[in-house]
Amino acid sequence: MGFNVKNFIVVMKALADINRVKIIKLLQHKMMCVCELHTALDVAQPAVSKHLKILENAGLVVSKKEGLWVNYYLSDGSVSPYAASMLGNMRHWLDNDTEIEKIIKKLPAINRKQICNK
Amino acid sequence: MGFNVKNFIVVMKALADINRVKIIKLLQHKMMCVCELHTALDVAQPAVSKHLKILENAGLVVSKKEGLWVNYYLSDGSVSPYAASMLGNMRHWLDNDTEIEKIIKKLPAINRKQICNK
DNA sequence: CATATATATTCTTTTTAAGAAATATAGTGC
DNA sequence: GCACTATATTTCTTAAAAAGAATATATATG
Repeated sequence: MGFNVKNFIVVMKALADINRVKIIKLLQHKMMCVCELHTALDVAQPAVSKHLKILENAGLVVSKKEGLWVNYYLSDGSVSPYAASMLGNMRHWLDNDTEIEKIIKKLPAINRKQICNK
Repeated sequence: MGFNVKNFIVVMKALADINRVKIIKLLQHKMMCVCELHTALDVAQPAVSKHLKILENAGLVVSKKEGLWVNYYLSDGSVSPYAASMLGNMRHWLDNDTEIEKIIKKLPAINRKQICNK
């Protein structure tokens, strides 16, 4: 990995999808497990897993297995300078977008205990 | 256009291709016409035109028709804040990448008069 | 007006990415 | 070990993007 075009393009590709952008914006508020993201995005669970893998591979998110759950966090950017820069920019970007606003608004209602056990 | 996810994704998509990134890096050095880019990139002319249209649509480059030629320049970023930010970052990014270095090195040898008239 | 040239557009084919469904893996608790 | 749950992987299908070839447009020149 590092400072080459290949990695730059991997990061751009990772951010060129609405659901992956939404995941980044959600993770800015708190770490989340797959089933929480699945509910928030209204996207099938296997699709969420795939998107997360693409984001992780680009150095944008990291995962931590905790029991049965896998928690996802924003990366600290140490893997890729491009990922680091984009994460920095995205902190203050897109907050006023209608589609993003809508999904962030749903966030407080999403409770892992209620969602996953059923 | 403006500050929404749609435009953000258009910009990310535009930058998620090696040839389009190369075009940006080339235009950092000077304005270029399609046939110069066609030679520099070693990509078919219609393909270059198509890439340029994608970049222009994303607010990353602008074009100016001058006689038979169409000159392409980097955008000043006034159309899209995301394009503006990316253009700013890319000024100091990727210069040390092998593939980019190679193409920038070819640049002084590319002369519109010699290339196009034949 | 005819010709030549630079660029753009269209159409077709190939490649790549996304979505859905089914199945597999890996923990947990009995 | 068995049943249950959260996540991951695979496979298949569909949609989107890229590459190539051919053609069209527009401007310049004689």
